[in-house]
This record gives sequence, structure tokens and C-alpha cells, in this order.
Amino acid sequence: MEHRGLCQENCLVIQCPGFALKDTLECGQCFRWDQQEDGSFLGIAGNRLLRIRQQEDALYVYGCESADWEGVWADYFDFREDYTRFQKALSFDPVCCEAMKLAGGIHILRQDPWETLCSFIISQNNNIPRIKGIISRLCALLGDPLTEGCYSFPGPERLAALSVEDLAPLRAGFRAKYLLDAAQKVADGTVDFDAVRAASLEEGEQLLRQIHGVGPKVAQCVLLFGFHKMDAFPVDVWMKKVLSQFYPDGFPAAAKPYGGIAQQYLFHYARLTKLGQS
DNA sequence: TACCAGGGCCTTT
DNA sequence: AAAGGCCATGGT
Repeated sequence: MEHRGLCQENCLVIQCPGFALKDTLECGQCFRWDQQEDGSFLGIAGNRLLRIRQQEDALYVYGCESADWEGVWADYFDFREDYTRFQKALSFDPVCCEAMKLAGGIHILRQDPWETLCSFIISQNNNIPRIKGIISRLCALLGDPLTEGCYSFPGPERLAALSVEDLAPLRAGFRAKYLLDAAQKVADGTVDFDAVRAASLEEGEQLLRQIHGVGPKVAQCVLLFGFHKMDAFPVDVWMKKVLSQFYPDGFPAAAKPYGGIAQQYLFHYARLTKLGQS
């Protein structure tokens, strides 16, 4: 299905029909990608850096061996999944159909659970530029240097040893104490990611909510974006608008197994069309 | 039950 | 330039 090759600048070329890189990276699921002046996106996942851009149905990937694409990034971008099967499953619903016209190229990334947990603790009651700033300062303060001012995401053990005062440079406000509680509970095994992975959606939410500062919205985000549970269904203000306007009788049961990706389509659609603001 | 802290970015004025 | 809106959770 994927056709690969090399372009003139010695980068990898990946065919990606139906995929939308920009929407995927800017739909609020990740916070460590930045669009460069040349239009490409520079991002960090784990200890790896990647620069990538999309032109029509092709991805141009820089700074990445072919083996790294196959072994790491193809999974990260969820290219092993066939998203047309989600779209077919949701096509019975006219609102989802409309949303998929605008946002159907979004993939759910396969991000690291710990990084995702921290990111969505930070995201609460917050806006995306500030979330990215706090995460960037967290990595610069405690992560391992990679290249050119880029840092890895610090592990829970490193964070667990610190105090709220130590995190003052992050300017995370009231969220700093939540980060420390998360780090302590993950580091000491109170919250076990393997158990979350094996658990049902409801059980997984309860396990994550042992952390002070993790409520239903953050927990569902972590289950969807960090554990790839495609039926997780985070409801924020945008989704509340969508649900009240288009689904007064509730979200259709037949769409629930795909609620996570449906939520992304609808969320992006609501924001693009500035639902309720006109 | 209702309300508000907390902080910074965004939009509107 | 200034003011007001926004936001997820926990605490009162």
C-alpha cells in the first residue's frame, strides 16, 4: 500500500492518500510539533527528532532512515491502520459525514502514555500556545538534550523527586502539583500503565483518576491519545456544543466503538466552522 | 448546590 | 491599550 522512494534532497517519500498531516498535528492531540517557515513540521517523540511535510498525497520525511520510518514513525502516525474502515463505519451518520469532509484526514497518533498523561494534565483549563510553552520548558529543564536545543520528555522518576518550587520555572500554575502527583504515582506503581492498557475504558478511567488533577476529560484524552483506545470520548466545550446542537438525543450507539476518532472529526469540524460563534 | 482559584493567550472593544 | 472570555479540576 505504501510506495516509498528517495527524493533529490535524500529524504524519504511516502505515499499517504487520504491522510492530512497538518490536521493531524494541529487538532489538539499533540504539543511537540511546530510548523517551520518552509511549511514542514519539526517534532519530537521519544528520543527522536523528525522533520516532515506533505505535498498532495505524499509525505516528504527528513532526518530519518528508512528503517526508522518503518520501525518507529509509521506506527507513530498510525499508518498501519486503515482509516477508511472508521469512515465507512461512521458514514451512516450525516453529521459525521459532514465533519469527515473537512477533517477526514486526521489520524490518532500513537504517543507515549506518560508524555500524554503529563501533556493533558497541563492542558486543563489552558490554551494550546501556553500548553506547548509549559511542555517545552519542562523538557528543557529535565529532559535529555538531543540536538539543536531539543530535549526528550523527562521520565516520571526524574519528576517524582522534585517539589512544586522546583517546577516554578515551568510557570504551570496550579497544575505543577498535579504533575508531581502523577509522577509519584506512576513511579511507585500506584498507577500501572500495563493495567490501564489491559483495562476496559471505564476501569482505565478510574485507574487514571487516582491521580490528583485527572478528571473525566483528561482521563479520556489520555486513554484515546496515549493508549489508543478508539472508543474513548473526551468531551470538552467544543464537543458539548456539537453534542447539544447535533445530538440532542445522545451520540448514536452505533458510532460509540469509534467515538474517539469521531470525536476528533467533529472537534476539528466544530473549530474550523467556529460552531456557535456566528 | 453553586461558585471560584489559577494564568496567560485570544478576541473584542 | 484595555477589558473580558475562556478553560478542567478540586476545594470551599
